[in-house]
Amino acid sequence: MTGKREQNREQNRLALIEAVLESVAEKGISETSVSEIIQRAGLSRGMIHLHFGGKDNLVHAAARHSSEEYYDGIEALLQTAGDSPQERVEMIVRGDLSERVLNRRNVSIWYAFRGEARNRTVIAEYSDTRDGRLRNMIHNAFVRIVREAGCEDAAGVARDATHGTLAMLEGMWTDFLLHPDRFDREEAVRIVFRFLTAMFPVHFSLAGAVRPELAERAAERPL
Amino acid sequence: MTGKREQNREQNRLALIEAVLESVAEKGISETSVSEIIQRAGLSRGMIHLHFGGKDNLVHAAARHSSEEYYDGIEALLQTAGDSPQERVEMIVRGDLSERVLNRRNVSIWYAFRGEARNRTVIAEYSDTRDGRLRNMIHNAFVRIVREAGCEDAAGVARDATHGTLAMLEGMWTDFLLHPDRFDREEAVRIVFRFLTAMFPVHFSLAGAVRPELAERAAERPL
DNA sequence: TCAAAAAATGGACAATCGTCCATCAAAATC
DNA sequence: GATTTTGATGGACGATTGTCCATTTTTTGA
Repeated sequence: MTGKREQNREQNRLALIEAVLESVAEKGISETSVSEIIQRAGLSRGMIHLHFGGKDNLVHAAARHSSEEYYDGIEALLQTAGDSPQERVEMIVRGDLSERVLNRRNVSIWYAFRGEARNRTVIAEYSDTRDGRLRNMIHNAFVRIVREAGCEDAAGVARDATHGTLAMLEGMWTDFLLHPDRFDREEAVRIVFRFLTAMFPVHFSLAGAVRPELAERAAERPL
Repeated sequence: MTGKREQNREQNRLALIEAVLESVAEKGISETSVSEIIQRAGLSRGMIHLHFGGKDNLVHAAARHSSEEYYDGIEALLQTAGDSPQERVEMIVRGDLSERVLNRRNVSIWYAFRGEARNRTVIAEYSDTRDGRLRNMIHNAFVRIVREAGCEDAAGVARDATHGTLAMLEGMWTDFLLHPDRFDREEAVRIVFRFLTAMFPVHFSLAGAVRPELAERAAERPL
């Protein structure tokens, strides 16, 4: 059994990480100082050095944590989707644009870290959607679609579809970052579907962009 | 006539702005200190306060400058394009993905400022591609295409096409940010064209994605 | 119950931050 | 050429940064 000791330790570790994310979301990276962090976490100054060996490592851990939260959210959502590749792609798109994933807090955090990604390779690892699990999920689905469609240059089409879908989703996030007020989720979903319909007219349709039962499930908080 | 006085003044102002952009591109925003800036500019410490009244204002001016450089680049390119809306859209896409505009320096700067946009409204103004001139340029072109095509819900289609194209381009920039080495411009252009072809099969074709004469012009440095 | 071990505290510390001003240099005006 | 005007200099300044450790508090194991 985990003793009270280890239990508390882990709890404080997490409190520090959460404090960083909170501060980054609210004040930005440049104003996220050690004083700011420990104040939010309600812990003492030395904790950062004790648990992470320095502020930088703590920030990296926070970036990693945030990234994992994102992927976990998408993956959880994906498990509620059916087996057909179309449905899986639709679920990912809806999930990525749902309020649970795409919200002010997450967008602030994500872009704050991105801004540092160029100069901090450790952070870059965690703000990547291409190498990551997401890319594989989508790619696998497209490969299956392409296979049963039997079109020529199947591999190329699947790759382009993956790349294009991810690019569009990225763009929608940027939209949200700059205009959280006037952002329209329905419109965003519809436009991504326009791309999908173009690539695979047989498998996707614009009507799918308003399929109510999928939209509902994507909006729920799975766990 | 501008005296030697004013001439020198303006020159130093610009040197400071360039120094900021250089430092932001190379070291990131968090490591862009006053000492760093004045060292790169080769000027004295007091200059920042003298010309801009503080570091924050200087950084804002630099963000504005960078943004204007971007738009000027695109607009210059656009003037070499023909009058047809198709050609104008193609030119914008190619321009936005050309080496002149999409390179390591610009991407670093752009995303560094984006990371601060959420918490610094002044910066947000200059890192927006939706309100900006670019959006209008593309939208106007699509409106013309839609008009001659005479499809139903013309306004909606034009809006979606604009939104989608911009989102895709944003996504491609993110791609470049995270993987400048393996980024493939040709592939990026091709994928955007897949979207355009889907929206307007009559006006665009994938063959356009490899039209050599436009690609050449987009690659040139127009002044 | 009492050492031993581990975790948490909070202040000392040097380094760095951005601001600002007394001083200096040079161009503009007479 | 003398005087005024204005841009440029660079160091002083207090505030804040992140690191680290001597000390205290708490849990663990005998």
